[in-house]
Amino acid sequence: MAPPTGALLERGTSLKIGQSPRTKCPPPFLSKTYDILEEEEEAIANGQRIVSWNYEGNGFVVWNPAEFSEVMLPRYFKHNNFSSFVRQLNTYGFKKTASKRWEFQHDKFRRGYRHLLHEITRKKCEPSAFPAYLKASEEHKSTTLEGNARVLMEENKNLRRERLELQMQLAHFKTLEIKLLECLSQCISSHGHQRKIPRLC
Amino acid sequence: MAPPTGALLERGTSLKIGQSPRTKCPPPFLSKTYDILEEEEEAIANGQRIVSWNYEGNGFVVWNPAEFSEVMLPRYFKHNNFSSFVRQLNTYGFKKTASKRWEFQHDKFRRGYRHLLHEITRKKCEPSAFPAYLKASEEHKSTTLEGNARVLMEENKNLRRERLELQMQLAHFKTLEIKLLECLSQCISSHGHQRKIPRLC
DNA sequence: GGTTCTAGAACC
DNA sequence: GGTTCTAGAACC
Repeated sequence: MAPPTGALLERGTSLKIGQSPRTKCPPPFLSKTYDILEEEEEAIANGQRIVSWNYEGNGFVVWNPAEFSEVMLPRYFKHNNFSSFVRQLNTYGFKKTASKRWEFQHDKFRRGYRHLLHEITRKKCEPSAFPAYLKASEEHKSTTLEGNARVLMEENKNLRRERLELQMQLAHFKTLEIKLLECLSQCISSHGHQRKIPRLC
Repeated sequence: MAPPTGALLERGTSLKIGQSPRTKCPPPFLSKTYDILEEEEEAIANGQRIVSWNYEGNGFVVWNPAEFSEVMLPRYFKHNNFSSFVRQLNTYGFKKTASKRWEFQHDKFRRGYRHLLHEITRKKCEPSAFPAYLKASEEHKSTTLEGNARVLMEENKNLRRERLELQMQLAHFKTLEIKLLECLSQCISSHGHQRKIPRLC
């Protein structure tokens, strides 16, 4: 992919380290990594390269991790630890794309497309409503965790059934009571009051 | 801690790389790491050290990770990747014990105590019956996962209460029915059959 | 069992 | 949000 026409100008207007971010700017890690590659462009000519954009410009390669860690990292970050750098790349969703080289790629990390950096976000805060431990449990719902819930739901269903049955029986007895009372009422009214009839309620 | 008296002899009898393991021997990773330290002892004198036992002899320090990765690792392992080496150390339960140095320790990894190596085991196969995702869910039971169960249990409790209430009402109506029937029976028997009395059931 | 890539979690 | 230490998981 060819860089846009403003690519050369863009380098001049790139955020420098320590510059206060007046506008919405990408995470420092991304800007700094981009800076490293832009500024290494010149250094490549007169020596063996430490780090550079890959051929396609859609990723980069750390050709010399040792040199990169000792020289480049402390210049841009607060450490000289290559694995910390890799950890950050993973946090932002970069993928290692070659088995024999330290080559990393991200869809939005391309030579000449600094403005795409702000579209790169940390992977951490993605499934906030559905974190990893829930994913894991989701997979095992049917086995362990939902076992209890399943028992409870079963019990629940049975209780509802019992309730319905009881309500139906109750309705039956209420109807029956009405009929009995009617019946009794007729019986009594047609023969007058009887001392032998007990109190009902 | 001073090494045992047999320490010097022990080095001579240590397992060499490629030697066939006739007896139960420690994992290759541990033997090789131990070898590296033993054999580096001599190299330390005539140059800056790359890796060595720590002062106490209860751990070791990789003084120069870059040199260590490029020179030592390929000599003993099938890679030159420092993070792979560290991953193995963690697998076997080593801890990084200094914040500014690549110093690692393990209770059973001590200068002069090669025979302790076979007591070091992989951490991997420990909680097979209770893996991490269950641990995680365990910690969050009370918040999310048991939330559903809590709702179900609450519903359950209410259903039981309703059931009891319905059963009591039902018992009341059954008693009432008996009394009404008795009453009606007396009423009828004392006056003979009446055509006006409707069917009850 | 070893190597690689990535992520979790604690701490800063 | 960055840095560090450690672990999970896939692949070899």
